[in-house]
Amino acid sequence: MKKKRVSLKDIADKVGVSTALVSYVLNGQEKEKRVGAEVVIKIRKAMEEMNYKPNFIARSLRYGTTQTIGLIVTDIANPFFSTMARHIEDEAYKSGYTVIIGSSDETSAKSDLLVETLLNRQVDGFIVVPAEGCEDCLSQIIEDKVPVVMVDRYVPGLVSNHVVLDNYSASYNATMHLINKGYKNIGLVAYKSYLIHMRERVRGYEEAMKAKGLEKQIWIKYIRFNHLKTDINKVIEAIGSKEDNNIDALFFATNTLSMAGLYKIHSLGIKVPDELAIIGFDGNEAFDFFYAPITYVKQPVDEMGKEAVRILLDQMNGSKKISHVNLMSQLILRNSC
Amino acid sequence: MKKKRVSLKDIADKVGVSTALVSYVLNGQEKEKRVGAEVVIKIRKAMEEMNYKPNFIARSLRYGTTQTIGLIVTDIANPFFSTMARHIEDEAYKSGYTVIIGSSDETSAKSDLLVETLLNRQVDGFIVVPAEGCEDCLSQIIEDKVPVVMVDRYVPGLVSNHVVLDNYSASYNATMHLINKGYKNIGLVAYKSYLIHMRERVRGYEEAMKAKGLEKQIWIKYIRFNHLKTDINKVIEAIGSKEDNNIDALFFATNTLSMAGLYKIHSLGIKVPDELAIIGFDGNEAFDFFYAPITYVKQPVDEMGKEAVRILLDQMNGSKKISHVNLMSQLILRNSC
DNA sequence: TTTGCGCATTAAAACGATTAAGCATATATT
DNA sequence: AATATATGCTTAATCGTTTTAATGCGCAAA
Repeated sequence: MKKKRVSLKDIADKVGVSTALVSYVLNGQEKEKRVGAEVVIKIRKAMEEMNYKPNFIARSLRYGTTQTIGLIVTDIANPFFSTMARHIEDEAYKSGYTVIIGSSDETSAKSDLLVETLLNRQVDGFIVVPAEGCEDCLSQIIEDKVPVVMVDRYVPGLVSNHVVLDNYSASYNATMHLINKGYKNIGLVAYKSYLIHMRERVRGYEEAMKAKGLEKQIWIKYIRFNHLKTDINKVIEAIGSKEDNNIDALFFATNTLSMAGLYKIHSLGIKVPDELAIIGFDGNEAFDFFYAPITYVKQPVDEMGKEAVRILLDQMNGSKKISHVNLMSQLILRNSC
Repeated sequence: MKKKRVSLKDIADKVGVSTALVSYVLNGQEKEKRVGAEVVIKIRKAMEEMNYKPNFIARSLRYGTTQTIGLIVTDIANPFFSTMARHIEDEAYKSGYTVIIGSSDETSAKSDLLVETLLNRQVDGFIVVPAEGCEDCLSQIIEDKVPVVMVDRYVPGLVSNHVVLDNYSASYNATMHLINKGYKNIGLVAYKSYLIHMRERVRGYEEAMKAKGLEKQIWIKYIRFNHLKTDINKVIEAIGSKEDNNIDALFFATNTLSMAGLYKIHSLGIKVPDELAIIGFDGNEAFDFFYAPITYVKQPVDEMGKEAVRILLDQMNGSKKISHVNLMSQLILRNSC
């Protein structure tokens, strides 16, 4: 039941000229197109009076471009991604772009659906956190020659842009920190996943252990994404009951893993860091309030978002350059190890 | 540099019919519009082969409707709003709607800008968390007869829909809980704001205090939104140094106030609940890990989001009914009081 | 007088879909 | 045989904008 908005034609009729002139004035081309000085004034006045606002949809159809970016994250309710979304939003709005967000829940089915929906809506480009098995939906974008930048992780085979954390060094450094602190039985809790960011985090941990002659002590638990609580509770319980190899330090490979793990550690009353040292992933207010504030790997989430937008804008402006950006993490030292 | 997508005309040309027939088949009107059986098959086949996807922009221009909802929150990085956004997204996608999100940073200037941007993009409806002084931008929407639902708070004068927490009872009950627990010098920390949700939270506190004969003990500190840390630190410091009236319990009126307050309480080493009892607002993982898990007012954020979408869809389908929904909060009891 | 040029403006096509109206042709009804 | 009805398809307008090509007009140069 919307009221009809004022159109270019309404202005043209009121002033008594063709729509072309109004369009020229609207787009500041009155000089190049030699619109008469008095007519310009009359058109401006009419626009003002009738409160004219151009219709972006019509413009989009004409231009074949919508000034819209599609952002696909795994879950916008996840603070890491909502914070990134905010930075992306700010950076995009600066250049007149609007952002449409969708959550894939880490499934390729939902990713596919989102890609299709957003492609049909003619977004000009994508920023995507690719889910597992998402090669197809991404190649669909790439085949259509729609610019795309992957963030947080990337699909190794695909020739495309990405902005990710240097996950290997992040994990290597965190592990090395634990080793240097004197911990020997250092465990890693990771997601069971072939996604590159996870593999790199695992690799960083392994290489650090090997570098210090601790290959025998390598101990990794893989958590199923859809059974986060069940799986992680088992892991922590085993550690608490000393069944498991006398683990004296744990490194959590993500935000959600850290939180789920800490809940169980807390409820079992395991003493941090005396019984168990901890390093988490991604800053988080909850880390600060844990009785032993949690040491964690901090990602430059603002840079990640902004850089992704910059690269995407570049691509949408026709650049053919493929960018691979690796951002450095920072280990924030606290009391948990 | 996008590859040209297949259009209706391309299909029509390939099959050798007019675009009308293709459109009929596309929209499942082959029966009503009596399209020949063999032609239907040929068109279907061509669509499949050429991987045809309808252009939503063209459709939008024709229909005057974009199947898009504009969501304006104060900050998508705020977990309360990102969680709500997620529920809104899910509910909207179910009905084929896409969501565009914008953050107003609690300023009317940014709200205005967002409303204008989204109106130009012809969104079919709005879900808005109105910022202070946002009467104008909202009335702009309402004048244009674009459906809108306010969430979290509403603008009292405006005749429009809203879905909010029953802030009065939430605050009344929380305060009453503190009183019943035997606390006498109960303080309220609120934002300095004329927004209705804040006024209702203040009123709930005041009425509860009065109801128990504690009107003399009413003690409220108003925090400036843009000076959150400075202002709240002063308040907590004063309490810590006992300068301030022997406050023995604090009720924080929002999410962000609670967190900022807890940081300072933590850093000053004030003992909760022995020296100071606490009730916070909105569930939060950090509340769980505070050494004395924080009692808090839980909002039904999922219901709020979903209900807002339902009402909005109803309005977009032509309903003239004005809905005012008040959702009940729940007081989650923990150790902080 | 014709040609050319600068100036101001318009007509019309285009973007990709939807849809009312119209046009043949074949079949059924009187 | 004349008329009505059903069938299958096309034409063209429409949504609101942009933009190319065309047009008309006055004035100076030839």
